[in-house]
Amino acid sequence: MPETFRPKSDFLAALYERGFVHQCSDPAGLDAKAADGSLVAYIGFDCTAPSLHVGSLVPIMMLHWLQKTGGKPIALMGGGTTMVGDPSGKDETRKLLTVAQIDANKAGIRKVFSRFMTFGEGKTDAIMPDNAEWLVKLNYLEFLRDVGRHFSVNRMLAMDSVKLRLDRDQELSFIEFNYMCLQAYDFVELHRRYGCVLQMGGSDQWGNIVTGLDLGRRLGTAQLYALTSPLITLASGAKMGKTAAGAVWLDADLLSPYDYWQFWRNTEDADVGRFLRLFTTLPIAEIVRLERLSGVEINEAKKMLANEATRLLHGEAAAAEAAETARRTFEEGEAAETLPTFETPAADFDAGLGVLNAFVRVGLVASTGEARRQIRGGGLKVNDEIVTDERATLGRDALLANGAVKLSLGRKKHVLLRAV
RNA sequence: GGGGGAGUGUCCCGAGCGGCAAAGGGGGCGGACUGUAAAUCCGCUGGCUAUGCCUUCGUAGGUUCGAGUCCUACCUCCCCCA
Repeated sequence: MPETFRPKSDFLAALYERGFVHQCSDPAGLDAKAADGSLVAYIGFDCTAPSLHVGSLVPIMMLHWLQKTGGKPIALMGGGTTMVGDPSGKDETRKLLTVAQIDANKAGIRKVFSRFMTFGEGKTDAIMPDNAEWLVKLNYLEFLRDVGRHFSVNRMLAMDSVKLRLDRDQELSFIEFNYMCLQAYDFVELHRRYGCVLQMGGSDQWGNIVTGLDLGRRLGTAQLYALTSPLITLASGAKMGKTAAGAVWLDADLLSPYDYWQFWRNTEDADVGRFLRLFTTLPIAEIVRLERLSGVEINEAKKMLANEATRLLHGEAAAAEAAETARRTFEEGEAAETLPTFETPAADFDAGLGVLNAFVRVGLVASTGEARRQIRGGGLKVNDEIVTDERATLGRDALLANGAVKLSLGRKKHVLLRAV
């Protein structure tokens, strides 16, 4: 938190002390606005994927804190803007999605929000409009005359998102060039409809958001504010949330609560404190205590992080189960019943199931070829025994007391294959 | 419209005299060391019913015993001139 600025409002105080603030157009002005307890703010979410992933958690948490400190969050679905595609931070043109894809994605994304905030009709209840509501029916000529005339192409060309493409001689289509105009218009529209005065987003959204402030001023809205969060990277420099296994999805169908818990449990030491602030709601004093742990002890902090983050997203029961599964798997070394489980007909075991295919079937490896390679590298285990023979088969005698075999890839990935 | 250049292992970047399942790097995965961490070191990084077979170098043809490599057409992207 900057020495020169001590927020008086609970909202900004929370955001600053937890590390959510990268840039803010007018901290003092916004603070005053937030302090009187009527702050309405929005964040837009594109519908480009079937679910949100951890990267979106930062903005979601900002809305969470907004509501918790007496404000009204608006989670804007980008059903309309996704039809256009945001060029910000992208060095290539986005593929245009069909309306059907967008709708399907939107449905998947919606689910997550209710876990982080309360929706309803009340003063501080969150709402979730879709900008398709007003963007789809915009009349091109009217839009140009009423809104378009306020945009300076000179200034748009100077924006980072545009300049980057131009400097690199990379194509920037007209449709993408329009994106920021639509987003700016969203902001004004949300101000008119809901009295929204603050737009938040990732740091790559700064230009788009400020364009909205500017448009608001020209169209005579009240003072609008912009606030962006830093891009969250790992201490080791990598982008967060992108593993080879794919994105860390927030949808339980795409990434199980157990795997989600594991994702947080494996946080790098140097990131623990920062992540506890950003991704849990633990009191700062508690976080300070946890992040001071060193050596082996910091694992306690990581478990806390995993528990809290999983609890927020998937609920108390799922978090407790994931924690227990992890404890039994890693600390007791047993095959917990609650490990991710796959089923196969018992007859397969009677006939003798090839190890190679067994590992492919549960998705631990992508092909029998990869299975062979992993065996050569000593990476596969059946019931905790390293597999040495590619041609080994699993018979009924491989089944443990619980009627399943435990298959492992490396030390961390374990699943059960159950005979049914 | 004219001239020049480029598209390589479906993660990315990038070498590639006509014998190539194709150098190297990043990333990723696995192993060792640890604490389910980081750093470091080592191995692997097309598919299969596997001592062999099949499919890969923008697309489609052609030359050749043999084509990522040569020829033709087409597609896409970039640069220069108009």
